[in-house]
Amino acid sequence: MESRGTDATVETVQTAGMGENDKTPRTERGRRTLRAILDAAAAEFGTRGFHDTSIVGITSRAGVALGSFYTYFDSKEALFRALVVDMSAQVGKVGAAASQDSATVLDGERAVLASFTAFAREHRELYRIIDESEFVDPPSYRAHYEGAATRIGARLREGAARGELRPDVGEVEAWAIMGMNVFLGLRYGVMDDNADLDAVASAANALLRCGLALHPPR
Amino acid sequence: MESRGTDATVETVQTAGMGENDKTPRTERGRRTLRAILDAAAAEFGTRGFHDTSIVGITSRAGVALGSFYTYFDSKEALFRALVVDMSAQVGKVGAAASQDSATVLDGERAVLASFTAFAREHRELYRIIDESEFVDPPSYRAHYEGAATRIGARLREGAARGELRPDVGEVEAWAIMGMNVFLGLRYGVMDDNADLDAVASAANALLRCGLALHPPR
DNA sequence: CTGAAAGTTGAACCAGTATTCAACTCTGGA
DNA sequence: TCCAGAGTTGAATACTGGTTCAACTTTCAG
Repeated sequence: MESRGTDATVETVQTAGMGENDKTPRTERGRRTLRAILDAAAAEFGTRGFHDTSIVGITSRAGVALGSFYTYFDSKEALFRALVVDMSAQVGKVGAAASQDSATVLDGERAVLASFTAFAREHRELYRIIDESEFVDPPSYRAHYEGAATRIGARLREGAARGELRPDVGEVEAWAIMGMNVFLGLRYGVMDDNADLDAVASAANALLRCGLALHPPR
Repeated sequence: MESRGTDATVETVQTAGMGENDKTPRTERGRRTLRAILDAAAAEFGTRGFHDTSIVGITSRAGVALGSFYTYFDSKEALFRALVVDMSAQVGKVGAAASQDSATVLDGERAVLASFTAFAREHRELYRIIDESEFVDPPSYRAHYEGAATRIGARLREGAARGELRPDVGEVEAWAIMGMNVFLGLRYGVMDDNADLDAVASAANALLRCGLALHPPR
């Protein structure tokens, strides 16, 4: 219940949410209210899911009147869409930061996984919201995963260029790693409060480095 | 539009769906109607999603009257739950069959992935229904993935016992492989009609065998 | 200080749809 | 053949919850 449930700036979320009619707040009071609505919405969607969340539920949690909602968003869907786009961007940012200062690409991937699982644990609403976008707003869903896979793929290609990875790494490997990360985040970040996330990241990284075979051919 | 959209037996689906009051059909006509409702429901849920699917939509697609629905199910949720349990079982069956006659565990895992992606391509409704169970019936969702991970883990441990895999393979590796499989199924089975699924399975299997590093340590 | 723009309010409206039910028809064992 | 139980029907019920709106209050630039 801190005053900022997500790290999104009001600006980011706003511009993403709507087409024509600009509902960006012009006064300080407006920005505060929008912030309150966004935080309340993330919490409600994260615990109840899209359909069991009502606008009244959001506004009453935010401490504003029902009608105020439509000062900032055109519809329940538009709000949800804005939230998805924003969380997706946050995930991208966390990943980029983690892979930044690592000596090798594989070290970078371990860091990405460790910080992603930690992020998921801090933001339980992440999975609920991204996952439900498959039904509420399919384009955002696709964009989220295609974007993430592209970023992983770029890192892998970089590693291949540097001679750290096999030269044939490509899209399949990128989606495989993404799937790994998502499910490990679900299992050890979200479902399990106490798991040692660094240990998980290291185990997954070992698989990524040299596979599972006892006597790998070649 | 075949007469059997899923491979579920009417019996399987029925027993899974409800608690007390037994709504299992007693006559041939009843079984036909139930079958029609199940097939229609899988199609509707698969394309529209749970909330945008209406009972009328299901019954009219099935060619029966609205009220007949409640002869076989207690609620929309109960029907959905039955469908999830059934699809989950089908996935398990496909996986077991694929890993059956393989010389090594790793060959088995390649076969599992190849047949899973193919299955997903044949049954587009699979992902929509399993994924949406996270919101419609969380226990089924958990059960599905925990069950799948357990089965993969058992195969890995078997491989370790046979000396084919590193002796320390465990739950983390199982969830990692499951995540890989799920996302590759989504990307190449569901999102892409033309991908060469055997090639995808082989690429993923190479990663599983010996990792991505160009010069793996040890 | 002032008024036009920005923001707030919550009752009322309305559409969609899950579920019930009482009257009806069909099925299949004896 | 017969009829009791199984299955069918769709109009009516009940309720939820998104969206609108017109009156009201607050903000802030000039």
